[in-house]
Amino acid sequence: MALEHAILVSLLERPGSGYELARRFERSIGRFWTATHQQIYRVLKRMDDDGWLTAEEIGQDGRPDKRSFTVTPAGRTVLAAWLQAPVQPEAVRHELAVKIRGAAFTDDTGRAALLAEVGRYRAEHESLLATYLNGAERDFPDPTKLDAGQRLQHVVLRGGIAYERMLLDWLDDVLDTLRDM
Amino acid sequence: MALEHAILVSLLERPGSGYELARRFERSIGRFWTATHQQIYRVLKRMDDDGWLTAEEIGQDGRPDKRSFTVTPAGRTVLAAWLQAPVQPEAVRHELAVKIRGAAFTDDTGRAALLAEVGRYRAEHESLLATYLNGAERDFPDPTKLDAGQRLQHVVLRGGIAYERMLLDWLDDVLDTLRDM
DNA sequence: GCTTGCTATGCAACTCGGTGCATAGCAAGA
DNA sequence: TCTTGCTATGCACCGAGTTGCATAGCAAGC
Repeated sequence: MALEHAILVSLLERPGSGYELARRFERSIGRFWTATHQQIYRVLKRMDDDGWLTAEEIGQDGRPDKRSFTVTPAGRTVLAAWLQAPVQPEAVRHELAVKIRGAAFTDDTGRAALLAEVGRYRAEHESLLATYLNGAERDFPDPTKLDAGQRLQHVVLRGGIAYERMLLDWLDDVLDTLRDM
Repeated sequence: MALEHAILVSLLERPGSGYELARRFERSIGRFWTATHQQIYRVLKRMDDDGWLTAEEIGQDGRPDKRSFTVTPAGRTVLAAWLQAPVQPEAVRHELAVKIRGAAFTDDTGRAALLAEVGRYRAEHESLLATYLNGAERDFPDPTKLDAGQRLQHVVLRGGIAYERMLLDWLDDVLDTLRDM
C-alpha cells in the first residue's frame, strides 16, 4: 500500500507521464520499489481522482501525446503524513535462502545445478553493482557538492551499493559451502 | 508462488503440523519467508490434495489433536524440480528508501520524525542481529562439526547476520545524513 | 508496402497474501 | 466459576500485484 507514495516521491523529484514513471521504475526507483506500467496507470488514475495530482496534456510531434502529472498540495500533505508513519515490517521473500536449505534434500546433480544457478545469480548482482557504481560516478561525481535532495538520493544509492557488496561476499561463501559438500 | 517450497523444505527438515509450521515461520524460516497460519493451512490442504504430503492424526492428552505432515516422494520430486529452476527476480519493496528520498519534500518537523523512526527501525534490527548471533551460538556452537544440512542452515544464517550488520552500518550513515540537513 | 520497434495508454481476469473472524479443547489462576 | 491464554484448525473477504491482451501514432529499415 505504498506505490502511491513511491509515485509521489518520484513526481516531486520530477513531474512526468505514466510512461516515464514506468521507465523510472525500471531504473532508479525500481531498485527499491518495483511496479509495472499497468499498475502505475491504475494508481495514477486513482491518485488523480483523489486530487493528489494534476494532469497536463502535452502534445508531442513525432510521438503520441502524453499526460504529465504534477503533485498537488493535497498530494504533498498525504506524503508528509506517510513519512511520519512507522515503517511497515517488510515481507521477506528470500527464495535463494530456501533453495540453499533445500539443497540438503537433493542429490549431487541437483546440487550441481543449484551451484550453477547461484553462480548465475552472482554474475547478475555483480553487474548490478557495476551499474550502481557507474550511476554514482555519473550522477554524483563530487559528493561534497550536493543539495539536500541529492544527498538523500546519494545515501540511498550507498545503501544499494553496500547491499550488493554484502550479497556478493555472501554468495562466495555459499559457493564455497556448496562446493565442499 | 513458493510458499509450497518453503513448507516442503521445513517439513523435510522435520515433519510437523500446521501449527508447528506457523511457529517455525515466526522463527527460523520466517527470517527469509514469511507466512501467516491461515495461509499455511490453506497451502497445506492443497499440497495434501496434490499428494505432496501425507497427514497423520496425532492424539495428544492435555491438548487438542493435531495433524502431522510428512513429505511424500512426489513432494520431493516437486522440490527437486524447483531447486533446479532459476531464482525468480525478487520484488523489491524497500519502504524506508522511499521515505528517505521523500524526506527532501518535507519540513524540519517531518525530517525530525523520520529521524526518530529510523532510530526505532535501527534498534529493531540491532535486536534482530542479537537474536541471530544467539541462535548461531546456540545451534552451531562448533561450526567445524556440522553435517551437510547444518552447514547449509549455517551459511544461510551467516547471510542473515551479514545483512543485518550491513543494514546497521547503512542506517548509521542515513542517521548522519539526516542530522546534517 | 510491410514489418519491426518504440512511445503511450489502458482494461480484464486471475492469483496470492493479508485481515478479520470463528471454533474448540484444555490448563491455570483469580 | 469465570476469565485468560495457549494449542490447533479453518473459512471468507478484500486488496494489491501480476499476466495477458488491446489500441494507436509514428519512425526506420527491408
